[in-house]
Amino acid sequence: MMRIATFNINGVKARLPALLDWLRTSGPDVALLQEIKSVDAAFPHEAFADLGYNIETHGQKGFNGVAILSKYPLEDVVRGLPGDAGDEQARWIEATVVGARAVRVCGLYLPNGNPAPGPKYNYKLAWMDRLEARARDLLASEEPVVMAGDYNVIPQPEDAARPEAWREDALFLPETRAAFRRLLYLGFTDAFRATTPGPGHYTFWDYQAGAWEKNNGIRIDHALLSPQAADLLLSCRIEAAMRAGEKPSDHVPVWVELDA
DNA sequence: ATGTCGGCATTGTGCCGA
Repeated sequence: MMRIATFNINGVKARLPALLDWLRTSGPDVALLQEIKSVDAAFPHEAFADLGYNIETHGQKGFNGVAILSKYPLEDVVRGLPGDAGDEQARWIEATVVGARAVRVCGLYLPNGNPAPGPKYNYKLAWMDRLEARARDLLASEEPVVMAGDYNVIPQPEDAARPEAWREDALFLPETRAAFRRLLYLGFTDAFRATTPGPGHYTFWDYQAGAWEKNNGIRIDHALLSPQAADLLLSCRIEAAMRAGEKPSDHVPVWVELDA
């Protein structure tokens, strides 16, 4: 079994002790990390290598940044979402995890897009167009593909405690949700929704205004599976308890277990 | 609507992004 977790850690330096505890305790085979907020050279490789992880990063100074930690070898690494050579933002990394069965994993940090409308929202939508194009190419490989990360998309009203508060937000605007749905129409499966229906399941709670205490959350971290990966899906769960830990990220891990 | 946090430039504290 291959256990894959995606986790927006909101800064690798600020989160390092909590992150190492989490890796030691729950030991994912593959961890897709977002918002490492670190250049590659400053990423604490050794701390993760000591726990048995192979490491690939795609970072930038101050913002964004994604990484893959894997107990299995990583091959054919791609850094940066294809489709715009001029895009300076580090939001995409993919690699093949060579386990009992090879799985292509993609870690992504989709642009927030606020305020909308505006240039930031235009960038978000353009990025989602490029994501769709990449998703098509990955599907054509007919291999198990997991695209997981912080999508900054609330897919449905049931994915927010207070959907009315997000009505004009870039995470919930109709055009955003339509772009996310297009990934599903292509043939990708939302792993969490394949296993758990209903409201009340969130992956992000704002640091502000007591959002966690009020359970005022949203589900924006997702794992999308190609048909070949969906066939291997054993379980998907949200590790909400991480939000109550010491010095938490505002996001929590989402786990996917594959028969691979 | 915002009661917060992380990183940066900077050495006090304001700005940005989320």
